[in-house]
Amino acid sequence: MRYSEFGLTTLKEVPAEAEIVSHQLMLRAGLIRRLASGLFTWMPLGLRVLRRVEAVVREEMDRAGALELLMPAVQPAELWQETGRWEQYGPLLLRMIDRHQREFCFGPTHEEVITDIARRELRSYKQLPVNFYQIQTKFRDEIRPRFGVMRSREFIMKDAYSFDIDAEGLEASYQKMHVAYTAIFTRLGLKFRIVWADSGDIGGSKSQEFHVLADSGEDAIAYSDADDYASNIETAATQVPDGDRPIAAQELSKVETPGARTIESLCELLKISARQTLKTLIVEGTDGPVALALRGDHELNAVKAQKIAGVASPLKMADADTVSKVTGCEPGFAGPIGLDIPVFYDHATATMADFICGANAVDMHFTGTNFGRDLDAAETVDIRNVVAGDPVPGGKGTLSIARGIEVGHIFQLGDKYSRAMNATVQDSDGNDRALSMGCYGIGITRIVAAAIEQNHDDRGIIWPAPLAPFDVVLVPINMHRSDTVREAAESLYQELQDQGLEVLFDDRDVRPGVKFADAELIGIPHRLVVSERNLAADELEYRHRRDEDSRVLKRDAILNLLQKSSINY
RNA sequence: CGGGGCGUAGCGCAGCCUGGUAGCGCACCACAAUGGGGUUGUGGGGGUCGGAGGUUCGAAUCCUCUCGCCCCGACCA
Repeated sequence: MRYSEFGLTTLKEVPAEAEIVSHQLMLRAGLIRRLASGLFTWMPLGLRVLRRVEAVVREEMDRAGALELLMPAVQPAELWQETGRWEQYGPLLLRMIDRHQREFCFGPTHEEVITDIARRELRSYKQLPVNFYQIQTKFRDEIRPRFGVMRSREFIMKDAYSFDIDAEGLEASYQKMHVAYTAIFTRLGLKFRIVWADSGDIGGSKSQEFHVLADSGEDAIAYSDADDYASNIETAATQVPDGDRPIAAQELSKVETPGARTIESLCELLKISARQTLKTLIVEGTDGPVALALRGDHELNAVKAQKIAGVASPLKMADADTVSKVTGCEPGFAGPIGLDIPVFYDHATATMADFICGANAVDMHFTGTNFGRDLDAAETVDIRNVVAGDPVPGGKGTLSIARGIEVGHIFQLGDKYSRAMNATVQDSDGNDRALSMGCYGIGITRIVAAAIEQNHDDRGIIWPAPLAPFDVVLVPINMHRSDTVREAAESLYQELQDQGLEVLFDDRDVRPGVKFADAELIGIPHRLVVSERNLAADELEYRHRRDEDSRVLKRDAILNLLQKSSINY
């Protein structure tokens, strides 16, 4: 591709809308342009990268025996009503009405459609196992699209759905995808981690996420420093702490704490550590409001809390009126003593003694609170986020916390959808059995952003070889004044292409500095500089995007170096 | 949706408080010089100041409404 014919415009300045580095670089390098909130056009350069991601995903899915198909992006409401998700999915689902007043949605995922296919096509266990996949545009009307294509509303996803006769079959299909996903992210040159996860709205039991590690990641991952345990913080379990509860040493006493509505201000006022406090959160329950009590320095984990019997799911904080009604005071001073609603205590409270908590009275807290004496010592539950240093659940060592970008997710759905939609096949005994399903997603568009988060420097993007929009950038110096350079560059351009390489030939009549800067911004792995001074000795200058300095090599040596088969780094 | 902020040339911004002929840098076009790290000079094109209504002799500026976007919280590939 000749640069002069490629229509690429790069930006020197950072657009104000871009906050994280991948978004900034994607805009600056001309990969994407924004149309509206959460909607992006993939420009020619960006599309090349996208196609390369898709190619790797396709190859590995095909290798794993999955069958590609393409389902409609628009789906009829009836299908979603069968599984109850038409109501459940809420405003995330973009709904529309056709000219006949029929309701449709723009698919955010395709369990219903594929299950409909399965129920029509699959009759016998002999047709199993089967795994269908597609690479397709999805739409989720996200509450807050942000970070460019990282969390956009429209995005491209590879989604796959496996069908088996029973749980063992599902487990095998699931493991195949586990292997395929590992191969995909490895090939893409990404540093990733596989973590245990919550299956969320999609439903099902076993579920793992593939996270690209990056500080800008939206998810927190807890991992062991001693074994291979890793989990999304949403599901990482905490344990009842070892040891007995210390004996009460202080008397219960009510103290004035004017304006101390937060743990932070309370600690500042009383000159204490948050570990010595107990916070009481009033949330909606299945049968009236309930309270959740945590150590002051701990964070509530909504995913865990909403699974507790009696707590409303999804978790919702009680409004101020409800808080006033149950505590008899304004929000900010709630405490378990004298509270007339169910209270769920976090495990970590099991070893707390002589702690400070709200007194259910404005500007008042209790100090020296103790279980057994001031409060009933209750059973504890797991409702907090793990923190660095917590013991590894069921494993060795302690947990560390890292941030990750979720690029893949595999689930064992079981028969949730097949039952709801009556998708059955006959087993070898002639009995109808609900299909055992798995579903497997990869965020194609998000991978591009994640790769940049992990591979860039202050000059721009550094593409891992399999993702690069071009393999080589050819930079002639003063080509428009030197026939020698022009001829050499043109013939090199042809030869490199003949070797099967994707070459970006920077034939613009601009100063070398401009070409270098653009080449580095758009992150092409291999750079060849053609100049009069090196040509005289039949030499060229070569530099990999990751190299500190360039090397001057004989022309033949470079052509040899850039064999299609050997440039995968 | 709640809270905060911003809409002025393709991009980044100033001007608004205190109303009086719409500016700067980058990018773009032309010419010249330069010619291995975003070079320099001269000239030029490009704006219904997000939109509507109001106040005023006069509105980018003040008022009301509205639309869009960004950031902080609850969602997910």
